[in-house]
Amino acid sequence: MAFWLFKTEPGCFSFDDLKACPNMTEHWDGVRNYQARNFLRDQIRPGDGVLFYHGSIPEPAVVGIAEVVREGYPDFTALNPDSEHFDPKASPGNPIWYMVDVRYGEPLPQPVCLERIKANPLLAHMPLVNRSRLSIQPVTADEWRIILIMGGVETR
DNA sequence: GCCAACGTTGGC
DNA sequence: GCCAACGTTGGC
Repeated sequence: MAFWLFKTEPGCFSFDDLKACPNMTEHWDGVRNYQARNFLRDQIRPGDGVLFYHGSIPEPAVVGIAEVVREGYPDFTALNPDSEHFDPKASPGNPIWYMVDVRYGEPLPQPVCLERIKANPLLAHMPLVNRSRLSIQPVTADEWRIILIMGGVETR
């Protein structure tokens, strides 16, 4: 089991949006970055833990946790000319882009804002700190535990 | 709006 | 394959 951080803009797809559709599938489309794609296609597995991060807002923060429920499969929006995520280079035989499905877990009692993450030396190696552009990021087991503690989650 | 840190493109 | 120029993302 591995851990990840998924970034979203809450105005586009928020943690509450995920909660509102607990059985929703095919909702995490539109990732168009090769490094993130490789994680989605090759490494992210059902059961993996996800830190749900809201960015591009006044106070960016990890707001909750979710769980991967379906491994990477082709992001069909890349094949749809009407989609804003359409990629003319993608084809059924070579989908290029991938997506996974995640299920709502629980909100952090206290969201962990980026400011606090940057202030914690134990989290200095998270890509979030200085590679903020990467939309799907690996998280170590230690980082996962620390952020849950900072967020007020009772850990066993 | 600025800028850091990439990612992509295209000439060679 | 290299690299300059340009584009994008996202925090501030």
